[in-house]
Amino acid sequence: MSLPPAIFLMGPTASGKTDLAMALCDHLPCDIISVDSAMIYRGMDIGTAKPTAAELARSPHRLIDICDPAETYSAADFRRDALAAMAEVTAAGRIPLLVGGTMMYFKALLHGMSGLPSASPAVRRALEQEAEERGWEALHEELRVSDPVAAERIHPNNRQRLMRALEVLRLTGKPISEFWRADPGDCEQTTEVTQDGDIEDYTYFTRWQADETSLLPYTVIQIAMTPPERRVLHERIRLRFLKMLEAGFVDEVRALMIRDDLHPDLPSMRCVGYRQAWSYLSGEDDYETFVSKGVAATRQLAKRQLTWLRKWSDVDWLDSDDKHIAEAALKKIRLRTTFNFDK
RNA sequence: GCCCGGAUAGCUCAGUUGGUAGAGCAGGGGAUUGAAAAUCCCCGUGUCGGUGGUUCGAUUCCGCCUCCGGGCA
Repeated sequence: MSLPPAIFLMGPTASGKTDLAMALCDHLPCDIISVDSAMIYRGMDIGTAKPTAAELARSPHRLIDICDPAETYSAADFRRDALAAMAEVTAAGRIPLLVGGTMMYFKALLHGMSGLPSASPAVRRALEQEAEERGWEALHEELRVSDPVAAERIHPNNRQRLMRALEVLRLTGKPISEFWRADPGDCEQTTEVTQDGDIEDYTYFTRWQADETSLLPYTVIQIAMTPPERRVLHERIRLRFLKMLEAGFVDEVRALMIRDDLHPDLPSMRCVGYRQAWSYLSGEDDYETFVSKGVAATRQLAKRQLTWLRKWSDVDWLDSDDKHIAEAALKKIRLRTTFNFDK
């Protein structure tokens, strides 16, 4: 009994994922599920390069416009929502096509997430307060005492991850590193990933912890796309940012700023482009600075996405510049599955 | 034409009381378990504008030249 198919289409920003996904839908019985931490927000259309209304009418995307910009959303929320969407698509006899560039979401979906508690604003506030009084170094030291493994892996300057580790510690009384070890996704990659002396123990532990519900019950075909040359990607990024400006990106952000419940520290307003536009509109940067910072931030995002992708296993690569990329993608997909695509 | 500033990393600049130089940004590499388009870590050899001179030694001092600012004619 084989698992139903699912297709992942991954790539850095501005690599052409949306166009390819829509082309694939013309040839395969696919329904698109967006894997994008910015497109989830309503009212953030131009700056996230969200498909247009016309494109969405032709090829509906799930998990787009599911949050208000004042809300927060997490990788765990995504995994839950994506699994539900995939089940719906599969039940209708179609193939889920997961398209996006939020690699943490892809990872959460593929490998599952440990049973960690979700974020607690109260605990985070308390930790911020303590950091204020005792300093961040003291908090890292506290982590070192109760969870040396996590303290080793989380740099003292990385306040966000440090805070999360302490949050889990306070909420559950357990070190966060224990949850990392229980990641069933590491089970099969143990020999590749670990370099220390605990390989045997580590393998045993993860197998023992492996939970049916954490595994992804699909036969996944993974495709990544990017222009082979970085400078080509950089040029695509620059041109697209200029197009966003022409399309009224600044007005889009201005409309969000008018709301009194949004502020620059929200995940939505920290998105690439929005953060820089906010600085420009509040007078901190001139227009030229805003544009160059916005383009640079997009390039940096693409670089981080490629860092994830470079070490990704079981992925087929496509060249964004290939004129026949859709054919190339179809060929790879057919090679990878026995699913009968004929209707 | 004359006078005064500049000219140093892709960009903006610091610096060397003469012993061939370093920050920020950009860029590159990496990490990544409920904020992830987030957050964080690591990476700096470049005719110190050109050319003569002084000197053991010049990017640094002096002369001339080129270019860019500003001022005076």
